[in-house]
Parts: sequence; structure tokens; C-alpha cells
Amino acid sequence: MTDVIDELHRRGLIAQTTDEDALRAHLAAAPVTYYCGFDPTAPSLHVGHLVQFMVLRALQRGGHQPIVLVGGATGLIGDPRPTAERQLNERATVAQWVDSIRRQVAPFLDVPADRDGLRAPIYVDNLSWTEPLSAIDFLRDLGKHFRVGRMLAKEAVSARLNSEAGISYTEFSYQILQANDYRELFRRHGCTLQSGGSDQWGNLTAGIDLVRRTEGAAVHALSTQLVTKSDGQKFGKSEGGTVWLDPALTSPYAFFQFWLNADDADARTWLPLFSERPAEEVAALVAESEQRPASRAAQRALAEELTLLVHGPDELRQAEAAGRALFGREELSALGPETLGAALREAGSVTVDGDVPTVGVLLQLTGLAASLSEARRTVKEGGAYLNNERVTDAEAVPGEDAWLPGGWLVLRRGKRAVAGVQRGPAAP
RNA sequence: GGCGGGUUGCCCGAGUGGCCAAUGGGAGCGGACUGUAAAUCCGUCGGCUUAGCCUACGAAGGUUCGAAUCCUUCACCCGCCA
Repeated sequence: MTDVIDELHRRGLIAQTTDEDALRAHLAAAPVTYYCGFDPTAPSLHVGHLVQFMVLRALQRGGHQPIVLVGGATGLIGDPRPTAERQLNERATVAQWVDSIRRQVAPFLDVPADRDGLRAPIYVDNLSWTEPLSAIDFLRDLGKHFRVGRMLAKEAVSARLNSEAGISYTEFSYQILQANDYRELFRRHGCTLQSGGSDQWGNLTAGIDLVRRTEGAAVHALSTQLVTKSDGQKFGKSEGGTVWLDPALTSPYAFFQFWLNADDADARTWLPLFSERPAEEVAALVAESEQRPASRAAQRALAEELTLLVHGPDELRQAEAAGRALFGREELSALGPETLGAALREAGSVTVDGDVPTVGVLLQLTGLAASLSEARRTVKEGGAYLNNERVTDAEAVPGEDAWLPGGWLVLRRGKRAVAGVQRGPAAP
């Protein structure tokens, strides 16, 4: 069977590891228990987190034992960001996020009953061992093992010390908590490998040092490559902002479209990272994308594979169908009410009853425009469409003949942003 | 603790009493060209009951016919000195 490290390298997922030969040997010798942590800083994870699951899944396929840690404790403290101090969230809020993220993660690693040889993940929350720590415990049992000089040298800390923002003692302490997580998991589960984003390297090594000092054991770390965009922008944002994994925050349709709309260059570099297809298939898709960019083979593969993974087969089917219906060349009126309705519900829709508002108001209601002013502007710029026909007057009210089968209006802003308006039951 | 400098729209950054909803750049958004791509060009870019009005230049007061621009107090940041 193929070496997991080889696969991860091939896919471009590895940024850095501790002694790679030792890690390879370790993974080859016996099933290894490994972990990756996710801090609850929002109610949902986003596409940026998927890279971590790619690593977790690859190791799991290799027969190793995954642990998924949700940072109920570290989420209360805040991992230092390079730019500025984090805003602390309420404890109750963080606790909710722990729950929602824990549920969200399940489909990525849970093992179906019929799959042998895969180990089901262990789920942990670091609040369970961090909360009982007293200040005395923290300072005597943990603090003694950390040298301030080393802590200051970590990139996450030094970047902040050199910035105008400075750094609070709270965030400065973060690395100690994460190091302690590694030690706890080593003690409780024999965990000997931690993976994380490349920005986590300092925290990963802090844990390794602590385990070596207090347990006398050599444990490993692996950091993943930062996913980038060719234009230098941050990965994982679309028109609507962050692309979340939670279908309530980013619809499966929007999720699918995010991947489908990727730049050619990006899609080709992302495909190996995110696709679990065999290497030859991935290479063939990339080649196809280069020869016939208009086919968007790489984008399609990404969209299909990841929507399936994150949202499941039913949602994938609907997201695909919605895209075909809304961007297809066929007449909207030719679509059946079921197809149209499903597509628009997937894309995002609102219901109106009583008096029908103006097009401008509808643009705002559907979220296609953030404000009425923006809606008016969009119309003035010629970027608003009702049933695929350009709207010229924001104050116009859609006439009776505009309503499509099923009581729908199709609103579009620009080329990609589509939303539906359905006539409510109370309409005359 | 003292002295000096600073805090402007999503970000960076001009603006030292009326011509300022505020120069310029970036991001974003729309159009043209395309492939629901990139690049390029053009336009747009606080809100609203949109030829007008309202809210805004760290916060709160004040001076003035009129303040982002002057004064006072407060908060925060950056220097230098204790």
C-alpha cells in the first residue's frame, strides 16, 4: 500500500514535518494515534478547514487512529493572529459553537458500519482537562517547562510584539494550553502525531517540547500547506463572504458554485489538495483543464467531490441541477415549476405576499443588494435582471405576466448572483 | 508620571474653518470581451421617502453664521524622557 506521507506530498498538502524519516518509520511500524484541533471561533468551520480533514482522512485510510479536538478551552483564550488581538466571545456562545462544530465534523471521519479497517474517530474537548486546572497548577506544572525567551521567539508572538497591536498575556499564554493538549492526548490516548495549519507550527512544536520534557517521549508534528489564490487574495471567500461548511450559512448551491467559479489556475492547484481520486485521474483532469479550459474540468471535479463530501449526495444533485437550470441556455419558462422551484430555493429565495414590491426592494429583500441604494445603483448600471431580462427601472413593479410557473420570479445581479421570489399564498 | 505625535469611509491613506459624503490607491460591485474563468478597458463604490434630505472623519462637550479641520475633557495607539 502507498505510503501516507508520499500521498500527502504528492497532493501538496505538507508544508513541514518533524524528522520526516522518523515519522515515516513511525507510521509504518504500527497504527498511530494522531490529532488535529479546531477552535470554535464561529458557529461553523469553513472551506479553509477542509485541508485539515484531507490530512486526517488520508491518515485514517492508512489505518491510523484519528482524534478530533474541539477547543472549548482554547476557543475562550484565542490563538494570536498576526494582525490584532481577538475579541473574546461569551462562554455560552463558545460552548454552543463547540457543539455545532462537533456535529459538523462527524461526516468527514465517521466510519460507516460496512467499512472495515478504518478506525472511528475519538472526539475530545480540551475544556474537560483545561477547566479543572487551577492557576497554581498552570504556573507550577506547566509554566515551569516554558522559557519566556522561546515563547517570545514564536512567530505568532513576535509578529504581534513588533506590531502596533501588541499582545495580551491571555493570547501569549495560548501556546501553553495547546502544548498541554498534546500532552494530555499523549497520556490519555497515546497520541504521537499532531497536524495543523502551517501557521500552527509554533504551537505544534510547543507541544512536542512539553511532551519530551515531561514524558520523555519523542512525538511528531505535521503542518499543512497554506491554500492560496493566484491573485493573492485570501482563500475561502466569495461574493457573500466566508464560504462556510454549515448549509444554513452557505447553501450547498453557493458552496458548489464557489468551487465551480474558481480561477483556472487555482482550480488546477487545488484539485490535488482536495481530491481523493487516484493520482492518474487527478493528473488527467488537470491536463483536460489546460487543454480545454472552457470545460472547467478541474472546477467541476472540485465542486462535485467536495459538495458530496460536505453536504451529501442529495444536496449535490440539487446544487448541480440548480446550476444547470439557472445558467442553462434554455428559456426559464420552459423549466417545469418543480425544477425552477428547487433551483431557486437552493440558490436562495424569499416569499412575498400581499402587494408586490418594486424590483429595487426585491433585490434588497433577496440579499442580492445590501441596501436599497445599492439596488438602485445596480439597476442604473445595468446589472439587474428579472427573468433574464435587464431591468431599467428600480421602481417598477413586476407585472402579472412576469410570474413564471409555480409563482416564481428569477432575479439576478450581474452574471452569477441569482435569487428567487415566490408569490405567497395570500397574494390576490 | 512628563513632553511630543497620532486616531478619517471595507483596508491603506490625503485633507488645518466654507468649493467635503470627503483627493488618491487597493478590495468590492456592475458593464463590455469571454467560458458562470483570468487579464484588460469603462463605470460605480454611506443611507434614505434620491434633482432633496439624513448620518458620518476615536468619544463627549464647546467656539462659530458654518468644523474632519479651532478649544476642552476622556479613551486608545506610537515615540522620547523619568
